[in-house]
Amino acid sequence: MYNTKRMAELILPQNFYNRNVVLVAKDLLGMRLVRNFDNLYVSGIICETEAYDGTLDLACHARVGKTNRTAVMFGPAGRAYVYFTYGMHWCFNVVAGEENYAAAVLIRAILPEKGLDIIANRRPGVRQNQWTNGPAKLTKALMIDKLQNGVDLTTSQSGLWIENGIKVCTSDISCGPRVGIERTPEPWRSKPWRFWILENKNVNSYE
DNA sequence: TTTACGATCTAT
DNA sequence: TAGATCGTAAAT
Repeated sequence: MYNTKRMAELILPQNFYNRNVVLVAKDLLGMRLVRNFDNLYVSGIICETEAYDGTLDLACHARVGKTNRTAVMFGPAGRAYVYFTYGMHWCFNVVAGEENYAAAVLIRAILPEKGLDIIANRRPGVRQNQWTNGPAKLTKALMIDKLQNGVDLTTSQSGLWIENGIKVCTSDISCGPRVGIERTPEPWRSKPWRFWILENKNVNSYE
């Protein structure tokens, strides 16, 4: 199903990530997030993202500067920034922009493609359309946690990467304010830096 | 050392 | 609508 050579052609290169984080967030829609562990593959199409733009963005974790937690965001683009929150959840981001500029894209939802049986085991008692429609749900389905913090997403060696997926028309993309940042002051609170794929004939969105 | 809170999810 | 549950950063 996956051969190494074909895989290498599909994997997004570092220069995809080494751009303005808002553009990266929008362009990640339709791309395929792939997890490989124990010789098994789980993948899904990215259908919702959010951009967090550097130390000046008061909604971004990097607003506190470089700490153990935020260090990965200050590193090179194309790495995974995985953080723990609310005492029980892991969230997955991709680092974007120049080194020393702390920006990242939170992956908020994917549409499962491969490894449905594996996801089903990871999300017992949950309806299929609720498997991966939230940032902490998809990390659970794909077995992403602190071990993946800092890994290189531009190579299959890491067991976690993003590859070219489906084409998404601009007219099928919507945007709006980011979620869960009610205490963040303006103008950051209202920046329309959340992107998602509208329901359309190419992608079956969640109910 | 202590405190306050969080880029969430689930059941009620 | 509230409770779960603990790492992180700042205050004490």
